[in-house]
Amino acid sequence: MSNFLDELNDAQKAPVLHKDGPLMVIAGAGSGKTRVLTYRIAHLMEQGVDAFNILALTFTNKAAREMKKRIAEIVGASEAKNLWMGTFHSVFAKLLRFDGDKLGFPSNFTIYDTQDSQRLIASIIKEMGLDKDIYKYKQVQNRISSFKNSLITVKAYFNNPELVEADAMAKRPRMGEIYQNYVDRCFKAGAMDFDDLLLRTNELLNRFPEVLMKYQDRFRYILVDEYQDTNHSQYLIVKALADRYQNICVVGDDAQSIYSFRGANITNILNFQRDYDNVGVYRLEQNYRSTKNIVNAANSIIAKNKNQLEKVVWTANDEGAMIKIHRSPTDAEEGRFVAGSIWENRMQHQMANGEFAVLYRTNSQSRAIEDALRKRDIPYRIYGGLSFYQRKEIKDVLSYLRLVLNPKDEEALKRIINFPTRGIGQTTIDKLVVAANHYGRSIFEVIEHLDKIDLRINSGTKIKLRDFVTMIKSFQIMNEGVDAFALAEHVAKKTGILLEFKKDGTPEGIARMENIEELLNGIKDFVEGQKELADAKGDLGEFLEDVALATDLDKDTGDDDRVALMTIHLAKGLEFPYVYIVGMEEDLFPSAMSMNTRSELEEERRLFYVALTRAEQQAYLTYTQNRYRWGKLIDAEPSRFLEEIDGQYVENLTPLDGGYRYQPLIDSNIFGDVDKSKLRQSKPKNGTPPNVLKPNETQLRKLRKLKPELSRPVGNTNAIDPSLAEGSLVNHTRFGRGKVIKIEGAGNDRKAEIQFEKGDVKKLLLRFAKLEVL
DNA sequence: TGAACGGGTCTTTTT
DNA sequence: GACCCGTTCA
Repeated sequence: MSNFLDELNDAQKAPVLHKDGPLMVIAGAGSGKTRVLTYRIAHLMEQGVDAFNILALTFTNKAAREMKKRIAEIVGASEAKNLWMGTFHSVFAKLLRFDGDKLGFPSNFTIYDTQDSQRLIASIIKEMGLDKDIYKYKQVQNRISSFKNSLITVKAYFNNPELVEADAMAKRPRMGEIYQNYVDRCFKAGAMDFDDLLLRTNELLNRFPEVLMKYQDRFRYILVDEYQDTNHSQYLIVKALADRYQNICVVGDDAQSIYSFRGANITNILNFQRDYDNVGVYRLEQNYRSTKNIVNAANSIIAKNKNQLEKVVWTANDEGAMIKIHRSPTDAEEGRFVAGSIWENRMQHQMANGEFAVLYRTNSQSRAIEDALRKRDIPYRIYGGLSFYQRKEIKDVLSYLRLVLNPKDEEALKRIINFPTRGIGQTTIDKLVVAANHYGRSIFEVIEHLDKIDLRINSGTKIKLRDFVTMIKSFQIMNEGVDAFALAEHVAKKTGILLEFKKDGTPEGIARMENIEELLNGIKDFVEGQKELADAKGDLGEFLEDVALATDLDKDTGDDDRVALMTIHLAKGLEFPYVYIVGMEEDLFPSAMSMNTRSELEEERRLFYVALTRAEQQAYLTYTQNRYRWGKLIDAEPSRFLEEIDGQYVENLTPLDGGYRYQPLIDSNIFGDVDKSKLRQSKPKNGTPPNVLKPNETQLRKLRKLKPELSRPVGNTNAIDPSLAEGSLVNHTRFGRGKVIKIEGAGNDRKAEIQFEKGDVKKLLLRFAKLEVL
């Protein structure tokens, strides 16, 4: 019996030890809910519950992997292997591969991403001859998606006069027909979109009682993380599966509900006690993550919301530093401030890049930050946004692979039938689509039977079409015998995609070629990883599913030490010592699109709460006076949220009076003379001009710490200990013992690469590193 | 048929 | 400022 329970406080222990029956854990930010979930599963298994009977639905696949790893440490890897864990989408995609045939889907169905869905909808609108300015494909896709998330099927739509009327009023009376066509076309293509993975699971469980029974019996214990962000469709799946044994454990925080735009329904968690009998309710209120200042400031914000469950989040951690607010003239300056500040903090406090995160409301804000970080040579990684797998060249290659696996996949086919160009133009494709719709067959099948139908396609084009089909078929045959990597490599070469980008010769073309090479490497890694697993073969289908459902956070980058850039939405569940929340401006955050109703605004506020509670030690909030949007410089106003934070937790680096501009403590001429007037962290609150200001105690301490190092003459290799050399054993004040692998650079730029016993390899500037040679 | 160009639209957030 | 789409010209 392991003693993992000792790692829990009493509040955490209670839900872990809760016996059978429903329970709900209301967990404040940073209160250790992942730990509770993990240990509850481990505990169940130690009590004799078979891993095979446990289903855990997490927010990211990465979270699932990490939990599984920890559980494996406790109960053993062979036991943990049988756990079903993952996101709703990936778990139920797997389930549909087993049983989706009952609904008429092939087990190798394609998963359409949002772009595929939108393209299909756009072409349906065009085929129906509708005005594309009224029927905007993105809006239509959005609406269909929300229907699906609320379990409104086509039939239910037409039976609901309110919905039909609403669309008629919006001058889109044919919405229902588009919806119908879209569903038909997906079905015909053997494809499911993201929403289908949930909707079709519901359909499967509803229509086939024996399937429902099978999974009810299998999943005797169900655990759901981030329950506040489940939508109706997910809610019903959970309810159906848990109905028999009622062993359902949900964990969540109503204060962190931020996904209503994709149908998340906060009432799922608010009404949990009504849905199940004898619900055990547990609260985790002690925050282990952040300083008192951050926790209290966050509480002061969320208190402005009307709708919330009673909960007091507190911490026993240190007071910590004030939250720092900074104003810049433009977004470029904002980026410069963030980069400079990261640079300073990294040096001053010996922080690693990976201990910083920059969070923003919209993906487009990343650019200014990126530019600034690049100029400072600070390594970073962007999460989300246009992900790797959505890039044109990557989707092109993937489309070939999709088509190999599922030749009915219409979106994949349309994408690559003429890329690289092989003389099959739009006119031809239109004819094929019309014929395919007419005969109720896929485009691929139509091409296969060209000689039997008169499509008025000239003979030259017919040959080209046949060649295309022959090529795909040859890939299919190859796919029988080789793994995904071998096939993908062959496809990239044989189709001429690689060559296409190579001959283009522009930097973009070369970058695209490199991306394809990166994709191939990724496939290779995946195949090798899968081959180690007993139940996986490393085949194409597994890879494509992985690609379709992997989030950016799921991707392993080999624990690079980089600053993290991401939207606040993506940051949920993560934590960083230093957090910069940028773009704290009206119309941006809160978003201009989300200020119309109280509930929208409350969600934006929760989003701010989530952002702030990511920070462990220090949070910065920055805003600009002018920002580029749509290529134009726009006036910006500070966000209302800045005023909502209780003033006692905040320090303003750039007060409005006086016109003082924050100056970096250490600027880029760090390697030369240091301008001592810049050795100043910030202006005090009383607004005295900085030049006549005496440094306060904290600032003095910082000065003392910095000065001897900064004033060291250039060329002095290592003033700490000249005996330091490659192979030396060293001790670092923060990272512990390690061994010097490599020394590089000269003078003030001299760095040592050190392998620490804890496992990380770090590159440290010797000028700053607090190293002791052992 | 396909490359090149210009105009319009878009940005909230994600599986 | 990017991307998609449609038009134009070779």
